[in-house]
Amino acid sequence: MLLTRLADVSRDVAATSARSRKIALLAGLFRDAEADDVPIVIPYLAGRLPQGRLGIGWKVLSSRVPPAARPSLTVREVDARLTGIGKVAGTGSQAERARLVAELMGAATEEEQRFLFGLITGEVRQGALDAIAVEGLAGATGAPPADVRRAVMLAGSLQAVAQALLAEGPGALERFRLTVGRPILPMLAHTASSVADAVGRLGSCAVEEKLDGIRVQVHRDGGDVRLYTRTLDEITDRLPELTAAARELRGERFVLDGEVIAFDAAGRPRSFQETASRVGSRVDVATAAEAVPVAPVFFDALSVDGRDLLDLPFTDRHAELARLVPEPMRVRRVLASGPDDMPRAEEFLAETLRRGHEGVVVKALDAPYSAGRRGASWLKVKPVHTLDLVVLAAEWGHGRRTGRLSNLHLGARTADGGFAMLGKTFKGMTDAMLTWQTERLKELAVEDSGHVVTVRPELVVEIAYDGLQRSTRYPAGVTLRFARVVRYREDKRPEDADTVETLLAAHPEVAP
DNA sequence: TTCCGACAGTGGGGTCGCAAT
DNA sequence: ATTGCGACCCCACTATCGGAA
Repeated sequence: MLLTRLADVSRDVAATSARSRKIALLAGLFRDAEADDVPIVIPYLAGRLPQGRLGIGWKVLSSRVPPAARPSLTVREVDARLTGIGKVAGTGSQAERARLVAELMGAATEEEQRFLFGLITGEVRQGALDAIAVEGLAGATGAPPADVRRAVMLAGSLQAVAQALLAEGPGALERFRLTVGRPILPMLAHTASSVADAVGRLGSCAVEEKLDGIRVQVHRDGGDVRLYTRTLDEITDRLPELTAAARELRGERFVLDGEVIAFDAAGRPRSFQETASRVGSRVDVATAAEAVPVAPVFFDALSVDGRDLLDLPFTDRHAELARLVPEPMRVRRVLASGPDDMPRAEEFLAETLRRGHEGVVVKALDAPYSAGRRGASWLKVKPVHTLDLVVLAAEWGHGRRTGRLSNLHLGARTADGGFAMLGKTFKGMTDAMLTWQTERLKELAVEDSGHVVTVRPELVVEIAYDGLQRSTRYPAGVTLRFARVVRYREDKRPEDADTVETLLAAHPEVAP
């Protein structure tokens, strides 16, 4: 396939907001693609390079090269050239790298140059990622969209399914079944505002503790155990304790879903940062494991003894889980069916928080496992804190926020009458708020670096956040986790804002 | 006709580990 | 030795489209 075709489609997809039109455009593209183009076309459409980092900076890219008059590049040739450039980057020959980039750009038409520039700088945004591509693929091959979607979830990869579909047609979908040893995309949860809200929406449900660790999918086939993260990266070698734990379980062949987390000597969960650091360590695993041992806590069974459990109701899957996994290695839970059980569910949340955990996940008992989807049958509930903070600065936004001040720098009052920055947020703003805050902050501006606009600290904003965490970046030694704007408080003056002192007092376990 | 589920976009902080300085 | 940066971890929220109700 020619690059010009891909560049044109990408431009047209970006230009329309109608999903149906995006799907039709992608279907047309896939009809013209060969199976061998797929490993390149799929990442390119998502704005990703299969090679990952290339070592090409803005400096190299922004030197203008006269475009070719006629398109000649194929996607496979582009991919091969970029692979070559990546190799040169590894040897550190900057001049050679620049020469190869110029050569590639010189072979590209103006439209193709634009596409390649966006691809390499990571700025391809066309409003179509995997979900739209799945629909397009279904349209191109005549396969039912639901079947393609399911195959992608079970394969854990759009690319593999696309390649098989284009090479063999819809019959190829048969091959994509849940297989022990091959990870599938995990089911995700929506957010509910309270336990009452969640139970009210779901009816008969389980209320389970939500642990603040790393999601893990455990596959065991006899003595062979493999561990995968939420994005299906294999982390088997990093967590020998989990491999050992999986071998201790009663079943010989299974796929379980759970969380890996580090506990302290008293059995309380360690901070997310400590668990993440441990799970992220790859070099000296033995030392890391000794310093911060981790344990698995399971909450679902996807396959047991060769039986695919995905379509069974949660009640049945949990029964299988309970058969295989002893209590301490299972998430704690209570059942609830309606208003009468609400006090028990509320008390369970309170107790879970006292035990140091994040919150609860409320799960419908009759729901199947919706791999790869943010199903409405899992609802997480976490306590939300709020603060009144002062806007210290704001950053110019990107994409659809270009020309508006978007990312706010947030400060709390300090004892000496100044402000300490606690973090940033771009979340929670409506378009109307973005417009309003851009005007208001421009009035308060004292300096514009082109990226950050510093303002007089006068505007008070109410911020919601999930908790405090340690920070080496910010002066108070802490930062807000998942900060988002609730509303502006024009009725408050900066001297009414919260102080670092009261914030630390509210989270004594994190205070430095 | 209205409602609501699913998506994409817009980025946040921390951590590890590699490459460049 | 430091610093910069990508790739993953965790993640909230709004706007929009289009099918469901």
